[in-house]
Amino acid sequence: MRPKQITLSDIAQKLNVSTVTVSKALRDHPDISPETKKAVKKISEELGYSPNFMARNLSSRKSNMIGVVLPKIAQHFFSSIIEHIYDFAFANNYEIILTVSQENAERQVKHVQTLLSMRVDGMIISISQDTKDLEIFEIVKSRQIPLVFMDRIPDIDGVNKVRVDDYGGAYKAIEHAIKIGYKNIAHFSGNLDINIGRERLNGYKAALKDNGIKINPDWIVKGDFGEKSGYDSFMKLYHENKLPDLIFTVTYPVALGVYAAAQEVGMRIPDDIDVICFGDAMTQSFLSPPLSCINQPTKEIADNSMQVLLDNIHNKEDFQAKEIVIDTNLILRGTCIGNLSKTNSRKAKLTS
Amino acid sequence: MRPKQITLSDIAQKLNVSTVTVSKALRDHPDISPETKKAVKKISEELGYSPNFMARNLSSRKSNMIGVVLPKIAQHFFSSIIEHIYDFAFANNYEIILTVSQENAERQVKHVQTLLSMRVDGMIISISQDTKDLEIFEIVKSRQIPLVFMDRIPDIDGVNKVRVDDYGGAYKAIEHAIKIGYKNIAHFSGNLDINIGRERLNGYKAALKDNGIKINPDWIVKGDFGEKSGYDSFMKLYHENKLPDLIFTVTYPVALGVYAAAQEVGMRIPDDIDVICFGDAMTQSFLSPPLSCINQPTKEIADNSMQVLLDNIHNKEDFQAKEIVIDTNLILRGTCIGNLSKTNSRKAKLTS
DNA sequence: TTGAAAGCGCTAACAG
DNA sequence: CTGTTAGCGCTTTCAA
Repeated sequence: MRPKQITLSDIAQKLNVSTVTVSKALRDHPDISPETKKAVKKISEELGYSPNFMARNLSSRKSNMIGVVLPKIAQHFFSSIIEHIYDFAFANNYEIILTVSQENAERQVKHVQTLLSMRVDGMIISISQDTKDLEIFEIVKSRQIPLVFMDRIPDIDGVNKVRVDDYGGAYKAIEHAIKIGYKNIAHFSGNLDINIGRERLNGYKAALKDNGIKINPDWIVKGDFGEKSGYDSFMKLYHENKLPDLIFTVTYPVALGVYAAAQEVGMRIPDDIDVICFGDAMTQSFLSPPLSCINQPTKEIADNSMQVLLDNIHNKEDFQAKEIVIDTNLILRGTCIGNLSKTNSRKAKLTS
Repeated sequence: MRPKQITLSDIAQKLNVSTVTVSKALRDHPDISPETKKAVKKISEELGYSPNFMARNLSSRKSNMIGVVLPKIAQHFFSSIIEHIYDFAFANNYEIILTVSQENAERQVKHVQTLLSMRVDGMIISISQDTKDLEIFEIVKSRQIPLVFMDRIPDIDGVNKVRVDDYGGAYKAIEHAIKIGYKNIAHFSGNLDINIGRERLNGYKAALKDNGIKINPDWIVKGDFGEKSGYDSFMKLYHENKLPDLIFTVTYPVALGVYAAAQEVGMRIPDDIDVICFGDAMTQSFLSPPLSCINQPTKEIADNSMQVLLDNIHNKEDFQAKEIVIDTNLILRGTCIGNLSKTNSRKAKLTS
């Protein structure tokens, strides 16, 4: 048998006080005199008391837990986000219940249900790329559980949203590319059902248009947000002999796929084909050449999400849903930095 | 106010049955007739009932939760492990409570205490690199909470352990390196207080010794398991002008640090200096050149850890603590594959 | 096949 | 400052 757990009343008995006194003493309730507190704490230490959160949460009707639903975790963007979320939660005495949908909408639904059953005080969600049905989120909303959508955000009103300026970031990158001389720019665009896919594509289009460059539909290659998608998209254009001079990818993993494909077919980056991506937040890029990108500040995203959520939790009655848009900035490293002459020479070679 | 949560008795009232009946019906207890079950389920759907885990766990005295403590998560090895743990848990109807110590022993202690308070059914732990005090783990053990140490394992008897063959893996790698002609092999060794640091170093030493190569203390550089350590160690040897021909790093991040340092000082891998590392499990290496490594099969590690833990949970009375050692294999990619002649030419250049 | 009684361990509200 | 009473929502006997 599992050894009997020490409870409040065990401590109470030892001291000939009531369980209430012990309960309060342990939580540093001002009701209790310092001496009693000291005595209680001493005994509870000795006995190795460990409060039962289940019981505590049940009777206090709050859980001090925050549920998080992410689509993936073995990926720098999300694992970095989650580390910062943990840091924030830890500093504020909240527990994080992390669930991972693995980009699977059904699983996502189950996870949210579980979090509801756990009676988490709030949720932070980044939706899976195949999310179609939003009913479960409406349920969360109707239960009045504070909710923050982060980065990948569905079309729902009246909930908190924290994201980066996807449109502006994409626009900025393409504008830069044009400035250094690129005209033939493709976009590997990811899933357009998701805001980040849509907005980044829009930013790309707008930047081209505003600079008088015609949009070539062949160069907008739809896929998803993963490595394989980058690889496949590259190979598609390669075999159709339609490769552009520069590829702008919707995420960092997609760019990794491009690197792999380029290597496989013996094309060098950035000499034979150039790349820039949205996302990534590593201080150091270990790719060769180091990949330039539109940076997503993961700490800011995580901190803002947590802050809004906690504000919402502590101030439920009259809380106005917030939308926070975080600025991105272009980080130029070893790609997309103006080696156009080489690119042109490749094209000359190819077409000759 | 938070809207009143639907409870068992709400459903019971609607149907004019007792809460017990509802409770049993919802859990498909054989006591209940099919018709009643159907009716109960129908109503509970309609009402949007969501069982309160707190209450359920409290009264049933089990939580269906497994606590996991990892040192880091924004790192491929751990994030991959955790994804597999989630998969396994999901398939077995367990919830995972993940905590991250950020390589901080104090935080680790707090996390374990929290997991105890949550009354998790079992724990999987990979210890932080600065772990000194093992008391908290002894407490878990004494409470008879099933426990699996994974990968990074402290010296405690009578608990489950799942790890790869660190010694054998290191030995295999060094033996290979010697076979292709290397004699000057350094080891960036990480923290020796932790089993993986110690064992990998031992494997390195043994392989050298068995092949008649003298161990050069200058070439055993202690550090930790992170990128910065790899960078610093490289720079130390570089400035002392003591770089070897090949560096064997204790982890993948340490190798990343080496890549960065080498790039910074303008040395090319593998021509000027060669590298191989322990760990990594990515199907595709995006480094250039692709890094060869001793592979740690994360899925096997995760699955074995979970399986042992569940066995232990379900069979608490007479469970013998298990130690599972998983084989590694050498994955050769673009480094450490026999380009010794070039290395020698570098040395010639350097010393001339 | 169903239900009444009891209790999991804790805290909130109030009274002393 | 301390304690009594009641109950959080559920499950586990055990009796009907």
